[in-house]
Amino acid sequence: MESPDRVPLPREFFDRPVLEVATDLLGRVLVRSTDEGPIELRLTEVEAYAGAVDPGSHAFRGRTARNAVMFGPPGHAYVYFTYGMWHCLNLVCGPEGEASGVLLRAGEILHGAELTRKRRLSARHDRELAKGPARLATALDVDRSLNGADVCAGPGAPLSIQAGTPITDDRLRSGPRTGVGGDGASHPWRFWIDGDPSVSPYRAHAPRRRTSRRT
DNA sequence: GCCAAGATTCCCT
DNA sequence: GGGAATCTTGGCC
Repeated sequence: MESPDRVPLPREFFDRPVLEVATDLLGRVLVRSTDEGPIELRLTEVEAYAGAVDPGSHAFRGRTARNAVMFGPPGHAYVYFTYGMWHCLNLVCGPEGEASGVLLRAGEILHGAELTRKRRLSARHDRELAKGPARLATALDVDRSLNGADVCAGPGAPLSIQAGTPITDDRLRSGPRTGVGGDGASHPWRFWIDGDPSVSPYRAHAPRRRTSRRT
């Protein structure tokens, strides 16, 4: 007998407007099945990216080889590589073709923490294991081999998502997205669980200054 | 073809 | 608080 919070979320969950999916994802449980065992993560912080109309989205400038998964059906993982060394994990949602997605920014490891500590040696506390999008991907051993993975395929899949316990409205907080500048900064499309210790600190968008160039 | 910037993290000061 | 590490992409020459 399965407990209700272990029930996989159906694809219809993701086939909704991105802001609705993003807020509803908080408190849900992402399951990563590895050779060494399952890792379970309770989502505590996410960001919404609204497809081709969103200047902050990878899909803003149209379909490319990298972002092609975002233009596909909802309920799939979009994994990208950034800053030359990190991976970030998104879940595609909204109507197919709209190219909307939710960036998974942070979470609390519910199960399998011993498996994640080996990859997150710099984490001084368990609450830091998945505190930040690249840390989350590292902790769950997510790389581009999982790009396009179906998270609605069932518990045996490399990535799946379960119902967990959705949060109540009084615990929902929102603010500007981290690291997004320009017009995209005005939307409060970062969502997190109030007071949760695994939520990453907010940092405003700051363009990197040029390096190794003399005047 | 080349350059700058990026949905970041870590380490040093 | 600030800079480095490192690679992919898109813009521009």
